Amino acid sequence: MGETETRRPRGRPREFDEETALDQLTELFWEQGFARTSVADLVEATGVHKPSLYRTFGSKEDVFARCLHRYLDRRMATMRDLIASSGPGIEGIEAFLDALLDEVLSGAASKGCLLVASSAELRGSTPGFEDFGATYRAALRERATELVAKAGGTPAEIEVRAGIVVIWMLGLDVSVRGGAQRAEAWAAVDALKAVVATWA
Amino acid sequence: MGETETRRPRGRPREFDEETALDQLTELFWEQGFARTSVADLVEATGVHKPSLYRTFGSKEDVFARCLHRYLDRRMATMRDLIASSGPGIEGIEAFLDALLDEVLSGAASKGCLLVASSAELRGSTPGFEDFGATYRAALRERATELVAKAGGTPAEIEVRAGIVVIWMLGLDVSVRGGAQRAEAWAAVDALKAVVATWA
DNA sequence: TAATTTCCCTACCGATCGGTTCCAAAATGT
DNA sequence: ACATTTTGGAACCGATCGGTAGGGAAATTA
Repeated sequence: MGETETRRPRGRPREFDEETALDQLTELFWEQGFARTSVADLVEATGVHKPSLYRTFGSKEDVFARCLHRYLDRRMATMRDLIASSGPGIEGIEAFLDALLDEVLSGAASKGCLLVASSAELRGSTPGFEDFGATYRAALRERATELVAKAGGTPAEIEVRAGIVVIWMLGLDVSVRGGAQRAEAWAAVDALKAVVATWA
Repeated sequence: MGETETRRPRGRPREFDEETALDQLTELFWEQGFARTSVADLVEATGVHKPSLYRTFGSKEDVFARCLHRYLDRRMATMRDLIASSGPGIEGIEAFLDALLDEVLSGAASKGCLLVASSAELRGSTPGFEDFGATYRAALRERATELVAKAGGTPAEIEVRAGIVVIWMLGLDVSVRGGAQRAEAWAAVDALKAVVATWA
């Protein structure tokens, strides 16, 4: 390993932590969406004043894009871990679904998936955002394929089963984002489990 | 039947058609979302000037709410017709899915479902919008229940199957909204058909 | 200590936001 | 013809939008 501690830069060090600020910015965009969130909101949430924000992250759209990519990477990593740590076979799939819903519903007010919430807003938006929905769905499909492979089956079966899981995940996120409570969300899990049971 | 032709009001008649304007307003909100659409956009799209808009429809949020309810009513009516006109049994369900996707993909740029696109934006929004997501999902569940009943089964089976169809519809709309092309959308239909086949 | 670099932060920019005021024009009933 | 009613349309309102300038404070190297 090289230097874990990067050399301190020349001038006055900044008073805020970049990662912490990104967490707060992501939270805010997640809660309110891009258009409804003003730069003044970003300043209030982070305590970082406007010129510092612009110097560090660029424009409001740049901040948003960065939050989105960061969230995507983290969420995919989380799902990968969840899939790996759930057991094999149908039971492993069911365990993953339980864990996933737990994660989606975590926090006081569950906001669904940031990407799903944003993809509705990103139609024909700024360059750099057009592919975002497709990127997200492709990543989701990779995870879904890993997941359904636990149940075995032919490659063709795995592909079509991954398809239903992807759509299901997107639908679940919309439901939760749209205000679905625990009971409704769990019913959705049960509905998919009924499908999964036919893969034995 | 009473008078089909309402008596002409006292003053100067308006130069725009209210229903036509609502169509154009809905289209605009559908395309851009609520927050990204300015009142100036509404004026430009309809040709109706601001004071006339406000006098006729009230505030921007009032216009949006009206568009949403109108869209919901119409979409549910369309789905009801589609379900009724598709045949009985599993084949009827499959025929409906084909017809539904045709409708969702119709038009040059498919925008998914307006309600799905909006529900992401409506979190904690103005009073009158909080229940909208739940209202929509409930209406969708009624349609889904009618649909899956075609395959028979116990009440418990019908309920859980309707659940998977609702989630699937929401997920499909998100996909299409997020830029999914015809092939990806049809793959989603095939994925659900594979599930429906197990209901025989 | 002196020179330099970077940061924090107030104040400000033009543009646009949602919404209103006001008046002439156009239709009505009497 | 006349008074009444409601329209269309431009001009205007304060507030807020995203983004920037410039000056003082704090840390660096020399």
